[in-house]
Amino acid sequence: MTTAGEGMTGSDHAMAKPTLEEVAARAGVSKMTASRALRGAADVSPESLARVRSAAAELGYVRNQLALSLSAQRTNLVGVVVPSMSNIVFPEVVSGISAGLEGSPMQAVFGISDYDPAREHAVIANMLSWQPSAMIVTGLDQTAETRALLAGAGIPVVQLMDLDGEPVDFNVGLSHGDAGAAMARALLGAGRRRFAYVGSALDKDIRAAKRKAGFERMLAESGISLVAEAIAPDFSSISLGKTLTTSLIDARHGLDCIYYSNDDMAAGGLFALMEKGIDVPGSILPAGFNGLDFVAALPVHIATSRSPRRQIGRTAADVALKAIAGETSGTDRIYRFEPEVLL
Amino acid sequence: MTTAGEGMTGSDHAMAKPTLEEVAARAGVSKMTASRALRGAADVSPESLARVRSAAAELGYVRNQLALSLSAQRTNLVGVVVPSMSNIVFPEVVSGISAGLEGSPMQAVFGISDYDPAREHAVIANMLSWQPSAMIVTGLDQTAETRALLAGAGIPVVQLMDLDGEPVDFNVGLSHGDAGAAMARALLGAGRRRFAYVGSALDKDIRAAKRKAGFERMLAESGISLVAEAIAPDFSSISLGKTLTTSLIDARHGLDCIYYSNDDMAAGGLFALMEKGIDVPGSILPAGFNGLDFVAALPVHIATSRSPRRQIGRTAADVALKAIAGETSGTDRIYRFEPEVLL
DNA sequence: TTGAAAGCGCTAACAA
DNA sequence: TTGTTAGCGCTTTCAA
Repeated sequence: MTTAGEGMTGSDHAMAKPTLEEVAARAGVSKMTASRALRGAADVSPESLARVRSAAAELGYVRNQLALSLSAQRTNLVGVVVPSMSNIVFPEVVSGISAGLEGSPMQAVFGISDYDPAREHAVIANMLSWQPSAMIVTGLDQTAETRALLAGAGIPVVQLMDLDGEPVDFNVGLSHGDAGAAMARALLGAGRRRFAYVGSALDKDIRAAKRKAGFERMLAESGISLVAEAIAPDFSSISLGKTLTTSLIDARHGLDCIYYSNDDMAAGGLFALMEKGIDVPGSILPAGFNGLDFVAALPVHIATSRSPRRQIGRTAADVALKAIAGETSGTDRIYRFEPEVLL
Repeated sequence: MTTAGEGMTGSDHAMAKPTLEEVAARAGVSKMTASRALRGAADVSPESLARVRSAAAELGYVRNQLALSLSAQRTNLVGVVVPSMSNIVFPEVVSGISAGLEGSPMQAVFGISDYDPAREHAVIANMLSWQPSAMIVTGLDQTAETRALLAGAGIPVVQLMDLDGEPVDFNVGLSHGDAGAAMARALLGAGRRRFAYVGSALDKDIRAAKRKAGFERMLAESGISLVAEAIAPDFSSISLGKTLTTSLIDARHGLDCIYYSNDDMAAGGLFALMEKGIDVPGSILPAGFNGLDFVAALPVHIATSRSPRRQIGRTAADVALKAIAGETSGTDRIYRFEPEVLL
């Protein structure tokens, strides 16, 4: 065995890890035979296979992906960049991607951009240096520089969530403009006429801004415009929705509907209305976006539109896998999901 | 330039990426000078620096971390494994880790175990093959095999969230047994006497099971035991909390308090109670765990205990960074956070 | 079925 | 300040 380590904290952090060469030596075969035996082995004799396997087990051999990937000139990495982990939406997308990659040799590597274009660029540049086999990024609104980086990487790029724009390669998601418009149409159809909008950080959350624009466009077609709006610079949260709604109500605009940037905000809004003793949905109907699971459990129902987040993640993973395998016809580049409006 | 690619989907996925050697050639210096210039350079003449930089920019050079890490015998990777991304708790931890690593050269790589020990083993084994500089994993209850893998990896291991057990190296979190006991003590102090428990997937969510055990232990000290319990095999959710609570209420146990496995379940429970017209907290007080932000916004308050999730993540990142840098005295291995009970 | 040689792209160590 | 040599641990290619 190797010489003993110097007794660092807890376990020994200095022990050299066994290499393939040592495994081979112990098994009495060459490096190559050991290499072949250790990965599903095509042409290896049963004896060699058994000996290599037990040698590896005895030594606690862990293969070095760095060396493997460098040598093989390809990695099993898929880079994934999402803007945030502070609300359940992107974790669900990530979960879908993770599930979609399962069963394949590909492994996801995640990064968070915090809705900051500069940080997104840094995160993506960093990931690309690991030579991933594909990239999955959120949205279509990267900076020109970031876009060039992705386009020049020579790997398939999947852009998630947003369909309102031109993708680098592949695009999986929904049109947020259409989603906003569809919600407006449904609410108008339900007889609502006096609308307010409550949102947050629209400069950062571009997709929420696109929904708002679609919403207002559709209202305009009926000659209606927003009666009021409350927009905070902070990120969305239930508490923020509650606060903004409370002050909006206090201003007595005679509203009959409030469109929120998402379900979290809308739930907060609902709680504010409940505390004020306002009849929901009789007097005012809050409407959100995402179709989060908890909306169905709320004591009073609000309107929302369902975005199939896990499925978008799964699809993105599938698309990436197909593209890596070179199985793309060149026509199927856009995967459109329709948000389902729930009143 | 290279020969044109074959017009694949969108961008050209066949273009060879420029290497350091090509950058050096273009700049008219050696590989080594280029290498030194590209990473903050100690001793490189200003001219060389400028020429290498512009050559790299012109070529769109992206450095190959695979080669770099293999050659340098170290990576800037920190492996992170969490059980789930389906509720906001672990995304927040992940967010904290990500923030804690910012500013350092280290980069987090995330994996999801789905609360499955076999999958956790596979995910960790996979990560270790990338030769991370540290590992951050959730909980203390890995299988013996997984634990051996971590202990033998020769890198610092930080175990997150749970303090009830023996860590491999470092431990950052809270005692869930104590948290359950503290909540029981607080509820008893508030005069509650007839308790039910509502939970889910306790075989998988070991920390929830530890809270329940601590809770019951404290009740027992006052000669009290649970009047009823409802435990489903599914994972926790607001809807599940609502469903289980509804059936529990229908059984008329004369409860005055329900302890839930977490805040999601408790919020669902609250909604069930509200729909039944039961006075909260007058008749029945629901109590959860986590101290999620939305609890404060609920129309009626429930009890909870706050677990500092982001801070645990940040601390874990700090501990990992210090350990990587070799700045651990060997005594500061446990970082204990106290859950704050909020009635 | 097995092995030897070459090399993936980079950095460490040394020399100039 | 710069360059040369060797080699990280593995796979690819080719030969046996």
